[in-house]
Amino acid sequence: MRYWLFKSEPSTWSWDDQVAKGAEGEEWDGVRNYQARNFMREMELGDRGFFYHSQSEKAVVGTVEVCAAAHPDSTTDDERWECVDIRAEAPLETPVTLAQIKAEPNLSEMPLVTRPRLSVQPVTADEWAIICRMGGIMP
DNA sequence: GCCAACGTTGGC
DNA sequence: GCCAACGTTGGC
Repeated sequence: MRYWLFKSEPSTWSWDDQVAKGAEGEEWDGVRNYQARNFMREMELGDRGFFYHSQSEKAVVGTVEVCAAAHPDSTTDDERWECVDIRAEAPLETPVTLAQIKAEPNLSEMPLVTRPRLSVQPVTADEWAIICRMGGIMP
């Protein structure tokens, strides 16, 4: 089981939108970046991830679970693009902001900090535990 | 709203 | 296969 981070602009697709999809989940479509796509191809059912709001909020706001392995992205006929489905798991008690993450030395290696434009990225087990603790939830 | 960074595209 | 142009992302 691995951990990931999914980034979204809340004005386009927010945590609330994700929660509204319930247990069925929703495909994480629209990714047009090879590295992000490759990470999605590596994902397995039951993998977990953080849901991150970019733009004005810039914070991890909840956790999600991968509920469908990589499949063609329904928003394009271009067969290069694939995506997984994810469903909302739980909100963080308190969102963990990008500023907090940057201020924590043990999180300084995260792509969120070093590669800000990568929209789907891996998270280590240590990073997962640290951010869960900062967010007030059990890992 | 601006701008820097970076990924992708397309011409050669 | 290289590189310039362009578009997009995301932090500030």
